[in-house]
Amino acid sequence: MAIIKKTYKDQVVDHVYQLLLTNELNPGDQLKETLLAEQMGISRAPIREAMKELIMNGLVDYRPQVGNFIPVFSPQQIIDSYTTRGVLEGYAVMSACALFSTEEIDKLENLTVQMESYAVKKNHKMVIDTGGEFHDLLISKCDNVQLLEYTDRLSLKLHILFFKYWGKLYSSTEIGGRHRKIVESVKAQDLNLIEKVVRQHYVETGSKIAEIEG
Amino acid sequence: MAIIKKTYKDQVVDHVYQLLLTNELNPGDQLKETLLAEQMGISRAPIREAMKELIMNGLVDYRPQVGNFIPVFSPQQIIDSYTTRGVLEGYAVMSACALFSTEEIDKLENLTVQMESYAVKKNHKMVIDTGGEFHDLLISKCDNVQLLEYTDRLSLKLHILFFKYWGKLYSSTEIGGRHRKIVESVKAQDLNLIEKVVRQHYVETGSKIAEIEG
DNA sequence: TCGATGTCTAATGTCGACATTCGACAGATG
DNA sequence: CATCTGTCGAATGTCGACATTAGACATCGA
Repeated sequence: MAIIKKTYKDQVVDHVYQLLLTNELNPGDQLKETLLAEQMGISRAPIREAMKELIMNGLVDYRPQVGNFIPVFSPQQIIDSYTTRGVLEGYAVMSACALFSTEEIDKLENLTVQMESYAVKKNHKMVIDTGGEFHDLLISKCDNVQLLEYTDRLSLKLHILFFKYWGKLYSSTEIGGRHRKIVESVKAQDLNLIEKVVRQHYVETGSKIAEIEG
Repeated sequence: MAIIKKTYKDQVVDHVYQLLLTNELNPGDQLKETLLAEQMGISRAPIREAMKELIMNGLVDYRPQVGNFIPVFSPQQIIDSYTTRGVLEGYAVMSACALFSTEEIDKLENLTVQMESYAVKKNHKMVIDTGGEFHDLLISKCDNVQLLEYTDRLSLKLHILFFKYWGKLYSSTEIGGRHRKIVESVKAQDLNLIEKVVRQHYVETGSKIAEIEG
């Protein structure tokens, strides 16, 4: 039973994700309901439904009576978004750091090594995937539904809108070093340090991307 | 020029706010589009638009193909929501605490005194309003748009969904003491302390409400 | 008896058409 | 020349009707 029925709305959302990830949509572009509806052979109703979801996840800017636009971020706003992710993830990791098993810590260390290795080989896709796995595991012990909701949304937003820059982000030593610092702080169960290094990780990531984008 | 034209959608949103604040809607209730449309004399389209906005702000739970419901929170979820607010506000205040003028610090202290005074008189409405002003001023120096967006949304959600409990929350000494601690930490420019006391304030608030509700 | 299956209903999902509004541009006005 | 105003087009906002589906209930069979 692999067939998952999707509503038109969901298909539209996926469609826009693809358009963003393949750079067919750029910051400032307007998503015209009529046009999208024509292109997908459906009516405007599900397009509008999809827009609301995209807006909710921060992937689309809405201007009443005018339309929906791919957001344009200033360098500072990029930094702000990553900073916010860091604040949320920092707390998530810190608040549940006692719950990691030794196997999971090992896993985190292995992922770090893999990431470095992929970075050396310039296999950016795998760097990103491994990084995703790392951060997912890192926050997996947190059970604050509200906080995770925001973390996930922000994660999706940053992933989709800035995916194109991630390849240029790190040298292999930087990416390894940063993640190693996080693992070390968790191993040490140093609450203050955990929040500090996680935040730092995201602020630096955001700054780098803001630099590239600006 | 005080007349602000509102779209039907906005009127629906306001209508639901009112229903929630006046306890005409309770956790678990379904918001049926057809019924709301009839009651307001409009079609389902703007009702659906309004639902999306309410969902985005966390005031309504959406179940695909089933409907929209007033959320039911477990005590733990209530605590989680307040905790998250504390994490966000704690960072907001901490990151911009150097920007407060002495006049603004004075204002914060005055608001604390007023709050205490209203609490003594059991004037709950004014306690809440003054408290709102206090926290608004507290985060006003933060310019992280992304973080403030989440803070505001969460604020609205907690305000509207748990408004009914706020009256029972504090004794006058508690409410004064808690807010005084925050002001003191800001005056001292003690970054770690600021985050700690702000978080503590919200965790305790959330716990109290969870206790009442549970 | 109890679980699987069929049917029904009330709610959401989608449609195409019409109403309304924002923003651009041309022309009037000082 | 700058600014104000009116018109116009293209986009969103709203409508009423129809399509589809989740969940409740009745039915059937081991």
